[in-house]
Amino acid sequence: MPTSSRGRPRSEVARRAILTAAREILAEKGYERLTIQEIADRSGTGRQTIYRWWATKALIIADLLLAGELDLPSEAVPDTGSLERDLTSWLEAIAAAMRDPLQASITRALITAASDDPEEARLLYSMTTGPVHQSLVDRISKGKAAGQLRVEVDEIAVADALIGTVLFGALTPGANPAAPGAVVSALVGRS
Amino acid sequence: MPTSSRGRPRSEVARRAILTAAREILAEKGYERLTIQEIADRSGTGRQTIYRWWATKALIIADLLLAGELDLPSEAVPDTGSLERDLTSWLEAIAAAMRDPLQASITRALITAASDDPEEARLLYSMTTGPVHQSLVDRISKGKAAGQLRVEVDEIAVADALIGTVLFGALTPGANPAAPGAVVSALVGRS
Amino acid sequence: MPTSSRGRPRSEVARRAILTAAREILAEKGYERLTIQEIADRSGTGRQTIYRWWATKALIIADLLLAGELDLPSEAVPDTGSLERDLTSWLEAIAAAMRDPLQASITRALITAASDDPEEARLLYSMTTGPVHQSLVDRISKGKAAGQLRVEVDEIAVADALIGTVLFGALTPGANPAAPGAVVSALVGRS
Amino acid sequence: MPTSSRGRPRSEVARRAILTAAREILAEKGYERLTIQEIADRSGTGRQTIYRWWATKALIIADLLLAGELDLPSEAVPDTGSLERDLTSWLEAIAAAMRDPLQASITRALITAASDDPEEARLLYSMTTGPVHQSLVDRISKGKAAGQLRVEVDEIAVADALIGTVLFGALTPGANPAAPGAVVSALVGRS
DNA sequence: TTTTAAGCGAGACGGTACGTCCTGTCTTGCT
DNA sequence: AGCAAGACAGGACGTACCGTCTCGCTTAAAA
Repeated sequence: MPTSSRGRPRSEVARRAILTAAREILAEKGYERLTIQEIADRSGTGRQTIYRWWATKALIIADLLLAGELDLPSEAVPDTGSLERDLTSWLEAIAAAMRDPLQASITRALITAASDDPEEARLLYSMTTGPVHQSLVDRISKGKAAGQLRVEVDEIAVADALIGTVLFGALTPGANPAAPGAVVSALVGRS
Repeated sequence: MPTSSRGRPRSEVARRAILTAAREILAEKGYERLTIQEIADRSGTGRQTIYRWWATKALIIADLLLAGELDLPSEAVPDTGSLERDLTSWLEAIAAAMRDPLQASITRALITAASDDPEEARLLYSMTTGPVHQSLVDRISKGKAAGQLRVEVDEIAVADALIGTVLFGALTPGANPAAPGAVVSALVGRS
Repeated sequence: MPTSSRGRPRSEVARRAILTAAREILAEKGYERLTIQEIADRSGTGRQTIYRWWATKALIIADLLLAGELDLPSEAVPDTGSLERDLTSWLEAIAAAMRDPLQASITRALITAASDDPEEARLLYSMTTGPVHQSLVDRISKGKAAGQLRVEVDEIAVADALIGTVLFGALTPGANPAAPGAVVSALVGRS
Repeated sequence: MPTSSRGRPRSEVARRAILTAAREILAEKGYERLTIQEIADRSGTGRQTIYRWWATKALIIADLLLAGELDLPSEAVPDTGSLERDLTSWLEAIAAAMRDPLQASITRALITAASDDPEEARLLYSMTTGPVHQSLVDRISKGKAAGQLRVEVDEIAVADALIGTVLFGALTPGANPAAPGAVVSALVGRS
């Protein structure tokens, strides 16, 4: 517990400068080439100030997400009535976002951080992919209840496959991925 | 072409020692904590010997794959006649392999390497995921020709979703993924 | 000018440890075998700490001289009235000092540093031999004024020859050098 | 002893190429920056060929001297009848030679080699300075016998001082040394 | 008001890994 | 047996960051 509030309060200016610098470097160079040193240099803060508030690079990223400084491709899942159309819209929105090099870079950086350490993976999942996954499950369940999905189909399986498709696309630059519509159609198409 | 054969020939012993050491460290610590220094130390070789043959860490991994020193979860896609049963078998085999911590660690290491640099991603994709993807597409196409898949479904989309599901599982440790059967059923189930 | 006093102050302990280690290695192994690596190892400091304060090995030696950690054979020139007796005393003192292997080793190390690079030669000359040379010139001039030297004899020439004799002795181990008295007698003897 | 003469004879071409390359590098960069690697590269020979015939860098230098590839400032001591005039001529010739940067560089390189290791010092002394010293002693003795030197003056002391003066000059670039005539006059002047 | 305590920038500390260069040795095929 | 070529283990180089530490200087609540 932060018992006392004596002493100089934390500088909001420094905090913002650090997060902004981290975001820039992350986008420019990726997670591995993101160094505390450079964050401090760019943000005009001391290295110790960073270590005081964040134990690891991953926690800075986490804060970046919380602060909304990182526009993640985590578009809300629409609900217009048609499950197939809604999921297609969502996947298309994600795909469009990923065409922005900055978005793609940040996404890859997050994958790097997650793949490098299961602990960070859990943290980042709970802040990024987790909620999106839940939204998808909810939307699919609703569609299933409305009879827009074959009854035996598992909504979690569909959500996993959708997000997995996004990950696959992010990790295979230059490859020729299937169209969003085709993926959704395969997953929830009626026949 | 191997132009000259003059000079001392490359030491197969050193080559194997380096690859073996790299494999061990990769499994133990992951891609980021894999250092050339430690590979040299563990393998009893000189650092220069590593740099002479591999320009980057990723290329060592690539050789590891080529040498079969890395048992990747890239099981062959079976062909027993039933598309749904075959894909389920394949996905179950992968899932089983990933339950081995060493397998999972190596897989995450490859994802780290790929996510860190698009160039390495391309290289590793062509050596690992690419061929698997192609096998899947082939098997699905065959099943489609045999009328075991709804006609409008894109085989590439299905392959993307299947591999994506594996990636998603690898990146979300502790999460509760959908069963292989459920995923395949969602993708290629008849109704 | 010491601009800022911000930041952690330079560690005097580290500075001394580095200079001491350098002095030991210099005496043991000579200038060429003196490595930054070993200085760091012996002194228990980081290599970077050395590079932070000294750009080259020669500058460490220079500091060693300034700090008096190096007892150079640069005895003060006595002044008892008799020029010939004083110069002989001085040369004998130097010769005696050079009989100490450590002294001889350090002297040879300085010669190595100087002969290896004119820039370092200038630096080291200004800190070591230069002042001694000046003292000699002064003493000789005084003796000349007192009529203890043939009038046409150049005091600089005598000083050059005296120091040169010392250098020659240092560079010819095992040789049978002339006695100090004989050298001085040749240089400033009257008849 | 080179007992057998079976097998391929030593390549004179390689030997010359190595010595020439060594001489060039020595003059350009000095003794410390002279590497076996570069000698081999420049001479178009293999590194092993160098190691086969010379155990150390210093021995290459020694061969260089023997081969006359190194024009040392070791002019013959003239004998025209006047000791003072002859020694002055000799010292002037040396000084003139040292004004050639290449000469000076090679001389400094030899001093580096000698000061770095007493063993090399002995070797090089016996090949370079030793004979010169002997010539000086002989010439001075002859002059002394002819009554051109104060009787009590030691010829070895004079030779030491003369050569020492040369060394001193070589090690103090930029300094303003005494004129050759002044040095000789101080040493052997009559009054 | 003074303390007093914490945050801040700066920057030095002991370390580790980097990628390069050179060492001295070794092992080829050719001469 | 010598040669050029070139790989080998080893080790120092100088650089970049790491995570920690210690300065002088704010800054604001508590005394």
